[in-house]
Amino acid sequence: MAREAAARVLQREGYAGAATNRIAEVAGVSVGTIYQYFANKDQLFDALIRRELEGLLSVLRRIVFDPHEPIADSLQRLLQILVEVRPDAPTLYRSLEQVPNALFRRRVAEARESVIGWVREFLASHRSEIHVRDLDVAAFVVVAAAEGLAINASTEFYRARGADELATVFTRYLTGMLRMRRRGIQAAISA
Amino acid sequence: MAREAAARVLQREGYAGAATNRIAEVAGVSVGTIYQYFANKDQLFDALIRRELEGLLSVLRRIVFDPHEPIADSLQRLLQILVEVRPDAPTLYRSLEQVPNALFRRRVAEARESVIGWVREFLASHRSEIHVRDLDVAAFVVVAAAEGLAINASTEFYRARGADELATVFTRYLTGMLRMRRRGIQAAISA
Amino acid sequence: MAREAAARVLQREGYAGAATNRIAEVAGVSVGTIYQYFANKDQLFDALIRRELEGLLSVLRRIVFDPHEPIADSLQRLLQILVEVRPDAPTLYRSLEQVPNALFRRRVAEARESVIGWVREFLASHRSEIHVRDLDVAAFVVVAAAEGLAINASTEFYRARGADELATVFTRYLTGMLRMRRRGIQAAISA
Amino acid sequence: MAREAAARVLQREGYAGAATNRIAEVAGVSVGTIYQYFANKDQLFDALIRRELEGLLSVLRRIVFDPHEPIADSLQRLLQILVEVRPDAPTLYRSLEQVPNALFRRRVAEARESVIGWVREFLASHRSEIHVRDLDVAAFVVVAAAEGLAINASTEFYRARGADELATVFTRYLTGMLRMRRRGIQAAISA
DNA sequence: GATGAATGAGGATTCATTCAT
DNA sequence: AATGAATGAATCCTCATTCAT
Repeated sequence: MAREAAARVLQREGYAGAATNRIAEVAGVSVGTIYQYFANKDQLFDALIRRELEGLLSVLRRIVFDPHEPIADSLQRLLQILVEVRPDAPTLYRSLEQVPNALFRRRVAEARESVIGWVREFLASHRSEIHVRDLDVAAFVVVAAAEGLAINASTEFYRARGADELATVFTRYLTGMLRMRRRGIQAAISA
Repeated sequence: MAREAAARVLQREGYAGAATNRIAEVAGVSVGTIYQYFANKDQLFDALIRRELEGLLSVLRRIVFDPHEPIADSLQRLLQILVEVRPDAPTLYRSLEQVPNALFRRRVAEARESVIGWVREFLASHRSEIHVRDLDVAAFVVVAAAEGLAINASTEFYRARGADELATVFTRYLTGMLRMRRRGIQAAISA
Repeated sequence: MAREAAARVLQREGYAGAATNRIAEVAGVSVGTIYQYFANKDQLFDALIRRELEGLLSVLRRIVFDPHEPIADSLQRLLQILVEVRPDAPTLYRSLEQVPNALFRRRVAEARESVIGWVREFLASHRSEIHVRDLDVAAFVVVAAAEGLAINASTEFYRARGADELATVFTRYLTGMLRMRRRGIQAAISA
Repeated sequence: MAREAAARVLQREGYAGAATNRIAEVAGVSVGTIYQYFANKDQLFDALIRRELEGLLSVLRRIVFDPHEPIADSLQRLLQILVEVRPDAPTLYRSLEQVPNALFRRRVAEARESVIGWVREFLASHRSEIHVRDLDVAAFVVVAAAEGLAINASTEFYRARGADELATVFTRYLTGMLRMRRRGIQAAISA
């Protein structure tokens, strides 16, 4: 399909190389066919972006909204998802940034707002365990930091470690608990 | 100068609107003049990127390397710099991402590596106060999260609060100090 | 086709006037179409040159290699071909010289070498009738002189006479036969 | 001087590389200075062409018009001049052909006409020794052939031999004498 | 529905020429 | 006289889009 071909070309050759003819070639169809499904190039890329964000959001939605999970685990999973469940997301995201279509930035901003909203709700549902002054700021900071990690995770070789560490960072921050240390303390106690 | 005009056009109209003739117009010169100073469009944008990163790095360098400052203050300042000293950096950065020149990504990656290196050195110089297993991972996570914040700060109205909060987050993470530490530990022990 | 249009424009308006848009216009197509068949302007002109030389060489090849024809007739035909079979060749050739592409000069040089080679073979196959010291030099001189004639023939109104005369010149030179031989020799002897 | 610089650049880098700025650079002056002496680029190249042709013509004029010299020697000298006296003439001539200025072709045509005229006069002044039907055709053929040789002489390694041989060719043709053979006959006689 | 040749507006780049210093 | 930075028209080439088959 044209969307997949567009994504593939975009990642491999950048937006500069993503000419409609090249995309058609990779998709194994002719340019004309692409125009039978998409009004124009911008629409094609918007479809690609929407699908990508939708996939990501649906995964994130499920995790963040599970109220039965301990907060530390939820955070850990959230971060891991962002860097591991969609291993090509960072690359694709970076490639998508080259798309000169203003729609792209709006779509990503909207998606980010959604995630921030969910994280805020998630934090609110754990209100008693959480010790931060402002939930809005906290949610924003968590998502912004996670995005920073997600963007850089692909090029950094210890990306799994990054997710793990950031989870610890935010667990401590939010709960005031030191998971790492706690374990150490439990070990000392159980010893 | 052309660099400034390029930055201006880029932010206002995106890379798609940043035709050399348009840049020349905004710069108040003719296209020919631009080509007297820059070999081609890519070089012009590379110059813009280098200048921008250089400015940022020179500021960051000074902060991070001051060993007499308490770690919490250094972190606070680092984050504040990233979101405040160059208020248009996020916008510009987002616009620059549209530049199809692969050089841009290399430049930013290099700059990021530099910053990670400095942060690592900074952490090392505070080794006794810091309780993390891996300085490399810690430095990477700090920089990645900061970048996430920097990128999103411009569109968020409480960006000062974000920097402040992220500083707190990392101070706690790095020094293992908690406002609520005792309670948290006691809770863990009593559990 | 673009090649013909290019040739036409080149002859009428010189290389300076042979802009791709002008060629497209004369060809009755759009610039884009030309670029669907030729990678760039140089390739278009190279194609034109190759076709032209190929046509010329194929004609020359057939003549020069007929061993059953008397040497005088072969020469006559060779020269006549060069100035008559392709009446616009001189003009086109002169126009082509303006093509700044270095390839043109190489192509013509190669073609010339081919012709020199064939003439040399032709002379060798008539070795017994020919009285010259060095076949290589002879072949070179014949071809160089013929080229000089071909280049100038178009602007000179008695070009047929030129070919005729040059054929006589070389027949005498090569075979050592002279209309006035006896007188000449007698004169020489009597001198 | 700009003229020399233009000639140098033209030969080394072709007309495509002969930008006014490049010529100025090679001449060791600024573009402005060139425009103080030449109205425009065409005029500069026309001056170059005129000077070059003038130099060649003045040499040719002297040779061709010496009535005391034997015809064979005059011819030999004429040809030798064309390929040897100005060893860079062929290269320069080839380079000049790229000049898109229509004036160039007119100048060369005029020069050629002059030479043909002188050769005709020269032949006429040797009328009694010469056995050709039409002096005009003969003069044209001689000059055209000589030009062909001159053009190719530079790239051919046996260019001296070419001039020598062409002189023989035309001496035989014009006088009906076989210089080479004559010698052979004399040798036979004297033996 | 699919094709892909043709289109032509748009954009990067060059270079002859000018003119204030 | 000389300079050389600035000019901008002209040119090559690309690529999103169309439409006849």
